[in-house]
Amino acid sequence: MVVIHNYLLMMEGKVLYKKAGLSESLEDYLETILALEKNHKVARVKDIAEKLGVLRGSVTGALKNLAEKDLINYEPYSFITLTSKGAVIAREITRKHTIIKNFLQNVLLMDPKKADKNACRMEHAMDRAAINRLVQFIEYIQYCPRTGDDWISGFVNYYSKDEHDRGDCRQCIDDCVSRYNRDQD
Amino acid sequence: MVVIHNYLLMMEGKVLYKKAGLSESLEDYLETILALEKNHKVARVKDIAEKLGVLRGSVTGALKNLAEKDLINYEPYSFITLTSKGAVIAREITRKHTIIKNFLQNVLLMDPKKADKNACRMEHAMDRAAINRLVQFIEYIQYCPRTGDDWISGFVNYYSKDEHDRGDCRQCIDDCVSRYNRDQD
DNA sequence: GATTATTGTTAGGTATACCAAACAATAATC
DNA sequence: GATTATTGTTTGGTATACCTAACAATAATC
Repeated sequence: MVVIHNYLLMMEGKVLYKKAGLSESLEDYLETILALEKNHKVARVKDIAEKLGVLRGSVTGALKNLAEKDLINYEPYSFITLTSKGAVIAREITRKHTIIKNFLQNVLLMDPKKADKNACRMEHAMDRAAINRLVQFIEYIQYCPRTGDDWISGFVNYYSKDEHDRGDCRQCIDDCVSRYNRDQD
Repeated sequence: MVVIHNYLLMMEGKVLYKKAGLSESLEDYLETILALEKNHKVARVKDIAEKLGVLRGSVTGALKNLAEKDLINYEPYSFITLTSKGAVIAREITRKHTIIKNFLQNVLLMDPKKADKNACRMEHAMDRAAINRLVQFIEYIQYCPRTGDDWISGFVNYYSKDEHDRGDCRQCIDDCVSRYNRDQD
């Protein structure tokens, strides 16, 4: 009998295949370890705890879990590094974080701190398809001569002014066209 | 001594103030109950369980929790409705879901199912500031004569073609300008 | 209205993820 | 190199959020 479970695919009590990926919590640990490796060559329990806002005891537990999954190299009282498998995941999450933060900060024009906090949570919620599409969308804004950076700047003007005072579209379009003509030379 | 906790602000062991909002799980229950109320006037344990992919027993537990927080009207074996407090939260989450799905589907042009699944998770990750800014951004695309629906359509052309065959920008800009001139009459 | 089916609840158990506080190992300082 | 930090680990406990499976209440059918 094959039972489809929320998390596992089982047959006669044996786990055949783990469906779900890592928990948000473990993803955060990997991301943090990667960041610490970059700054200090190696990650320490104390620094991980501080970055994640948990106590050192909680970190030890999480590290054992990650080591069991072969995502980090961990021996008690020793330094912590990512395995190649762990590094792949850590980089993927970091990439998501960077892309989302970039979108929130430079396209939606949110303030950097709020952008970062939202990105922290959103990075676990968006799958690869969504992230990749977001990357392409940001590229499209940059690439398309009808948009680009000055179009994004116009967004401030749009949302900060009232409905009946949103600037001169005629002027804006003319500027856009002349800029395009100039860039084609 | 005042201890700042992840979830609670405590003084001498007493909870002064609950910082965090609802868990993602409880938010999902509220959202589901609202949807069922709309379709069937009332929500039933069985339907909630089906929609959320959990067993009926799990639902009963969650309902007790929500009732304690005064977010639903719940008596054993009776029908379930949202309190006004619960309805406010449920509508807020549903609004987030709708906005995010709309963005993923109609701006990033993801397929509807994937858009919905991502929205399901993202709705818990984005705060009000981020959602509101996203709404304004979508409005801006619609409002600005340099963008609008035909600009979004151009996105398909951008991401589905290779780098050296991305259509005629000159033609596209000219069309954009004439459309603007026509609409001004 | 008794029987059967469906729906809802309860009880006991698992896994995650944290905390607090005692304890152990390593590092720093005298 | 003994003493004193600092850092890391362990233990026991809490809360969430599920599960399974037995049981109870309500609804549907004969």
